[in-house]
Amino acid sequence: MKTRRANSRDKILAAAADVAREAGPGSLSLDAVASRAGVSKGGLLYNFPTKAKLMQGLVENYLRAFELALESGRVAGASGESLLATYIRLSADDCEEPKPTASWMFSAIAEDPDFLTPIKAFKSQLLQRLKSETPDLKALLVCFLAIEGLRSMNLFDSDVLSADERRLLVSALLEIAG
Amino acid sequence: MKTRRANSRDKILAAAADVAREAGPGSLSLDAVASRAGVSKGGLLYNFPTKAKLMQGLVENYLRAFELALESGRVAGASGESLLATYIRLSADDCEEPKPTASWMFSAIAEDPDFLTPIKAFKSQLLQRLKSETPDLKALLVCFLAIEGLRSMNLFDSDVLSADERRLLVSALLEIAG
DNA sequence: CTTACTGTACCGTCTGGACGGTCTTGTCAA
DNA sequence: TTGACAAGACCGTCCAGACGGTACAGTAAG
Repeated sequence: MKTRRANSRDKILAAAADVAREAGPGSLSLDAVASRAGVSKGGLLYNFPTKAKLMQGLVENYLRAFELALESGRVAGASGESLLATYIRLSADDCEEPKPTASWMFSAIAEDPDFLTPIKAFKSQLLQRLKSETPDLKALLVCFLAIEGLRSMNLFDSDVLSADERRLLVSALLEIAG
Repeated sequence: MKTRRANSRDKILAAAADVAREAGPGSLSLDAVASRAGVSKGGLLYNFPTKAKLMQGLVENYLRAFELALESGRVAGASGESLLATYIRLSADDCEEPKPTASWMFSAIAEDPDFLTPIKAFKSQLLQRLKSETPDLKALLVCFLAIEGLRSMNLFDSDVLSADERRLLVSALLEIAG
């Protein structure tokens, strides 16, 4: 890409996610991120000229990672597996971890709700793709929304479901998805 | 309750929700809420001594309203309707409105993620109740999570689903719920 | 006299961001 | 090979503004 030395950008992005998760989304200040990343505030501002740019970087990073995971999940999955099934599997794995990985999203929303726009667009596009590949729209909607629910629970750190229940749900969804 | 004059408390709560929705969850300051509620800052601090108390009030208000709606929904619904079906209907109605009514939740999370605890507890309890009344656990989980997904979409102001699709989803869920 | 405020002035803290300086690395002419 | 210099990457400090919260004097209703 661009950076020649150690990649500060990624360190900063990771640090921001850590801070949001551990200190709470309201405590995601530039100072906190900089010190967590082992970088001075000046250095942080060099990589991300404004806080908004930092948030944007977080969002883009997130979307890119998800896209990549979806692609490589398609390859790794059983051949003939539908995209919907891959998506279900992948999301279930994501939600396996007890701690939410995307608390920073709340910080972004607080900063400016428009940061959600790319995420909405991504989801919209994904649903579109799924629709074109899935014959049963009803089943698709149910699965898609249920996964959305699972993701939101993970995001909110809601341990309402037990691990067993989560597994049961996923198997039920895969069954519905066909 | 306690208040004798015009109920400032409710006005303030409503104003806080409005500010969060219109100006963004990050702009929920005491000053903004006070001026929106047509109340002086002193008056606001009289009703809610700290910002945290305000958030708590918002959460409690929300939960109380939901509980009430669920109860009156049980009465209003077709006799013999299961609790799960009532919950689905109710949530679908909630999500009919295009604009999210609970943006303040993001402010609360930013303030302190622990404000979610009562909400988590409420949901946990609701699921427990549903489990004891629903024979098919699989179906219950699918429906519960799908509704959760629908709610989260509404919260995030995600118009990924069209109105038709939403209706189709709800009818599918009611079918699954039996 | 108490309750339920209003209105204003004020304080300490925190935060985003601007700014100027510094160290390192790559380039290129002599 | 070397020395000059430009650009890139980062440091550390400072500041204006916003925010939560306090204090207090006043007042209208019951």
